[in-house]
Amino acid sequence: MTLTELRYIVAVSQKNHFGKAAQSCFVSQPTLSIAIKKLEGELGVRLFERSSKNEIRITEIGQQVINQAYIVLQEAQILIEIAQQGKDPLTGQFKLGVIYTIGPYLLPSLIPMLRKTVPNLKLIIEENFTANLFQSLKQGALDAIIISYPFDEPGIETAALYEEPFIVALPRNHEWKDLEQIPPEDLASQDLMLLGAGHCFRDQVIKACPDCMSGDSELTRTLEGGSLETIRHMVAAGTGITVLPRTSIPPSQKNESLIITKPFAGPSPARTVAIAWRKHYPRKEAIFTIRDTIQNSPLEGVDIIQSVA
Amino acid sequence: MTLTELRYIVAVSQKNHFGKAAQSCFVSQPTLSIAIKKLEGELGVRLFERSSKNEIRITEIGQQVINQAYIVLQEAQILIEIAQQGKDPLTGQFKLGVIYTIGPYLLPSLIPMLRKTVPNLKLIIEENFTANLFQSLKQGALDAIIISYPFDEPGIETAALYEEPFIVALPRNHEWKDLEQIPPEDLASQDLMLLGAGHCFRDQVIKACPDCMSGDSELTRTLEGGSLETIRHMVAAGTGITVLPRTSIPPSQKNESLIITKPFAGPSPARTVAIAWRKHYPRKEAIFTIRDTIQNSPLEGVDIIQSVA
DNA sequence: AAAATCTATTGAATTATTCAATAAATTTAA
DNA sequence: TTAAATTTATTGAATAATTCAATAGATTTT
Repeated sequence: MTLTELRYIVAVSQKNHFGKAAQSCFVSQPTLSIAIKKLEGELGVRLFERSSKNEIRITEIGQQVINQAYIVLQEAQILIEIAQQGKDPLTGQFKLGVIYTIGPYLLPSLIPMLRKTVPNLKLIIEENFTANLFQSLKQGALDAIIISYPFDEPGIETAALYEEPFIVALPRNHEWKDLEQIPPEDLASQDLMLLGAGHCFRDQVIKACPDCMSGDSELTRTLEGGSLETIRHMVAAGTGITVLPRTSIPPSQKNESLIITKPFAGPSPARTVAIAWRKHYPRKEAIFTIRDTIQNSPLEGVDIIQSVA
Repeated sequence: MTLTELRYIVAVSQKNHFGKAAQSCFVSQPTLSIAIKKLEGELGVRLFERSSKNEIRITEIGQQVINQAYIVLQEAQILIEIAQQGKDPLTGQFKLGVIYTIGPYLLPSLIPMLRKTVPNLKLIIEENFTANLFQSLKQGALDAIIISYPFDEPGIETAALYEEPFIVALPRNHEWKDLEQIPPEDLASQDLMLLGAGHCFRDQVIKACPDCMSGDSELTRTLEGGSLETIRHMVAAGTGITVLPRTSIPPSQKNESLIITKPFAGPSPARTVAIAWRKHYPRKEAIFTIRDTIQNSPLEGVDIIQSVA
């Protein structure tokens, strides 16, 4: 039994004539006759009572079969329509993972822009650690993730989005308040507050200034479960200093009353933010759209890394 | 799109593995791969995200398509089951037409016998004149009709069932009450009551005894819309005599108090009762079953005409 | 680096499908 | 009653689709 055969019997039931039915199916009359004969043989029932010259007659069981054939063809049509609707890679759910230290600063500008340019893309956001996002991406629970380099996993492709420098954040009355730049190695002498393990940003800061955590102070351990925002508030309260990614510093806060931000001296420590996806992910266009949207968003103080493709 | 292709994508979604899915469909892996590739091309969407080594992943739209594929296949299965159920020609509706002068005498024994031997055959009976039954048969509104010869129409086949003699019915105090047999030509001298035009039995009686209606009495015209039963009651009331088909005379009534029945003298006038159907009617087995059942039913005083087949 | 595991591709063989031509059956018209 | 007309079935050749074994290509695991 094939869908074509079902189309043939429906046509015959509509035209009451093999020849006309064949015409309406754009095949020759023998083609249709043979196909129906084959189907009748397969089903083991006679669907039509043929009588030369006169019109054909649908048997009782034939009518039942044809009614069901309508249903089958209708459901097949619905399948095609479902596929039709899903044809556009910029339509449907898109599950985007973002690490904790990027999400709060990137998403507020990204989401409205995407809603505008690709309104049919239903974004679902998950914020988490790189490791967890990667697992979800690998398993297919996420379509793409925004993380920070280094990130190199088999079966996963990435595209760099931008490089953002690290910035030192001080209380306004800090001893360094009048310096232009801070040499990374000087951080070791201060009460430096960092995020807990799991945040890649923590590791990147430590890598930029290896001695800074020599003390592994009580203070830092206390912040294990915290966020950059918590740390920022503690800096404002004068508890210590910290290092922040550039995008976490809002324009208005650059020289805000309670916190002063200073660039690093020399070649600034920085992180490269990237988007990652499974190599064989079929809706690459959606990913590239997100990439392009991010690279066209008004991120201050970062270097957009134009993709080579 | 073919049902086979839909079976393939359902198999892949179940096995999460092209090779195993191919096995479960009893085809080679390339066959399945190519078929799915073709379907994906036709639908314009990628249904599966392949990644060598690792298991395959169903895309969002792929899952929707596969869900619909399940429905299509399920409806196709129902179609097969419908056909399966209708395979038996002795199952389902069977619309049987019978002429007025046979129905009341044949059906009371026929219907219970058929209910017993072919319980799945849902008999639907229509009583009418030969001409109307023939029209319905030709148009397909009836599956078979039981009529009386002569009956020869293009595209219609018949099988003789039995021959029944005609019998004279008299009031018990009639002048002929002590005769053994009645010569047909003697009827002309009596008040003979017959059915109205349209009943073939009327024509057959007139043919057997051409002079009997020479008077075309008021009495007979009055019976235009009547039935054999009405006439029988009038005979009992002494209004006149009539001719009845043998099967219309119940055993108990043969020498009933109010009516006396007498055979015709010489070669008795008789009618041949037959069953007729469209030449290409596909459920001949049902017709032959009805034919055989009638021929095995306890009809008194008739000659069963065994079919040659 | 080699082995193992998948899916994709290739090319040849098989199988289905298709159509033009025509047969067969039946009805209508002459 | 024969001839023409109409309709479905059959035939045979051409085309198209499907199938599989072999193998390539890609990736992961050992």
